Amino acid sequence: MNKKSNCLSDLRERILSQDIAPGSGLDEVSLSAHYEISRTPLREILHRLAGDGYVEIEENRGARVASMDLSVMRVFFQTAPLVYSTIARLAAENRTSQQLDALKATQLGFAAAARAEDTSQSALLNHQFHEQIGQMAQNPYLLASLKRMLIDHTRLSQTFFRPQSEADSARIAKSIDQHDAMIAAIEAHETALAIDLTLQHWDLSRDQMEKYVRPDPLPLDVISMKDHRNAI
Amino acid sequence: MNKKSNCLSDLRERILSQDIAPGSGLDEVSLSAHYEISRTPLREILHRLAGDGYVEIEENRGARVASMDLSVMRVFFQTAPLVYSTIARLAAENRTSQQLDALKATQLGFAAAARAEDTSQSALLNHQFHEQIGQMAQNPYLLASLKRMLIDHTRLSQTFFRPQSEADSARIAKSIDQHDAMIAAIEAHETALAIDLTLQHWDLSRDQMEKYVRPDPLPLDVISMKDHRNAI
DNA sequence: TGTATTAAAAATGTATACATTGTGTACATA
DNA sequence: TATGTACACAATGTATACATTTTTAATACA
Repeated sequence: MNKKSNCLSDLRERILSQDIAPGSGLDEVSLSAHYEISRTPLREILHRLAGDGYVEIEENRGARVASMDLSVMRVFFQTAPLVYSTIARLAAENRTSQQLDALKATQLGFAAAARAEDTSQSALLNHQFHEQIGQMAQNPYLLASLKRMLIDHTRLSQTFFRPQSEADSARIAKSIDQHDAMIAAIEAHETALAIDLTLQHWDLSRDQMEKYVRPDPLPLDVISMKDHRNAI
Repeated sequence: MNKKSNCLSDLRERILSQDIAPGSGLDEVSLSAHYEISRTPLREILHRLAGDGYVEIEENRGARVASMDLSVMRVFFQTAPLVYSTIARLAAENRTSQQLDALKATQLGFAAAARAEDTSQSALLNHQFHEQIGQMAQNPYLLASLKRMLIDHTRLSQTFFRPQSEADSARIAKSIDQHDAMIAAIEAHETALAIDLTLQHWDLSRDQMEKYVRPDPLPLDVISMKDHRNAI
C-alpha cells in the first residue's frame, strides 16, 4: 500500500507546486513505471484525483492536470473571500482542541520552512495549514469548495515563498504572524476576529498572486530603443 | 463505453433515491456481475463516486454509500441557504441562453413527472434542475459545494414527491411554480428576485425535509391503552 | 502544395488470474 | 460464559495480457 499512497500524495504535491504544469497530460505508462506500480492502481489514483479536482479525465483521451485559464482566475478572486471567511467563522466555532494542536504543529513546520526560504515546502505546509482550518469547520459541503480553492491558491502562490526583495521577505514574515494570530483567535473562539484576520491574510496573499498573474511590465527602456533606431 | 457510463449513472440514481441506503456496503463482485462489467472499471467508477462524495472508500474494506448521520444533517440545514442563494445570484448573472434552454427542458420533464406522481423521476429531475442552475453560476468552487449538498438534499426529499394528502399535492404544485419563476428571474438577469425565489423554494423544501427527519410522533392513543390496561 | 486515405503506433479501456488482506467460524482455554 | 487462537473463506488489491480507440505518419491523388 505504501507505493500507492506515496504515488497519490506525490502527484498531489507535484501538481500543487506546478512541478507538473496545469493542463499537461499525464501518461499512464510512464507514471506507473516511475512509481513502480501497475496501471490498474494508477488509474484508480487518477480517478480519485479527478474527483478532488486535481486532474480532468476525458474518455479515451487520458488525464491532464486541471487547467487554470483566466476565466477561472476571475472567479477565484471573486469567490475566495466568501469561502475563506465562512470557513474561518465555522472553524472558530467548532474546532476541537485536538485539531488545534495539529494546526499548531503545522504552523511550526511552516514558519521554519518559510524562514529557511524552502519554497515548495512552505507552499505545501501553507496549503496544509489552511486545509486543517477547513477540517475544523466541520462542514463537508463548504470543505469541498475550500479544497478546490486551495488547489488553485497554492499553485498561484508559488512565487510568494521565493522572496526576491526585502519587501517580499517582510510579506512572508507578516504571513507567519497572521497564521499565529489566526490560531489564537480560533483557540479563543473569537469568531469575528478570526474572520477579520482571515480577510487580512487573504488581502496579503491576493496582492502577491495578482503580481504573479499580472507581473510588472518589462521595462520599455525608451532611450536605448531610440539609440538603436538611430543606429540603424 | 455504454455499460460503464450506464453503471455510473445508475449507481448515482440508486444512491440519490435511497434505493441503496446511506452507509450500506457496495460489493464489487456482485455489482460488476449486475452491470456486466469486470471489477477493474467498476472500481474506477467507485473511486470517481468517492471523489464526488457519493461513496466513501476505506483501505482494504471496500466502498460504502456516504452516510447521513444527524451531525451532518445539522450542518446541511445551516449551510444550504448560503450556498443556494449564492449560486442563484451567480446563475442570474452568468447564465448563457443555451443553458437556459436546457433548464427549461428539464423543468418540462420535472413538471410532468411531479404531476404524474412519479416519485423517483421527480426527485431525479429536481436534482438535475438545481445542478443545471449550479452550472450556470460558472463557479467550479461553489459548484463543488452545491453538488455535495444536492446529494443529501435529494436523498432527504425522497418523500416530498410522494404526496399523502391534499396539502402535499399543493406543495408539489407550488414547487413547480417556483421553478418556473426562478427560470424567469434567471432569464431576465433579475439577481435579487432569483435569490429571493431560491430562498422561498428552500423554505418549502426544508419544511418537508424536517418532517422526514423528525416525523409526526406515533399516536399515543391514550384511550385504547387505558382500555387495554383495564382489560388485563 | 494541399488534402484524403489508410496503415502502423501508441495510448487508453477491459478482463482475468493471482496476491494480499479482512472476516467468520470452530475449537481450545481460562 | 467469555476470551483467544487457528484456519478456511470471502473480499479487496495488483499485475498482466488482450481489445479498442486515438494519434501519428506515410502514401496516393487532385
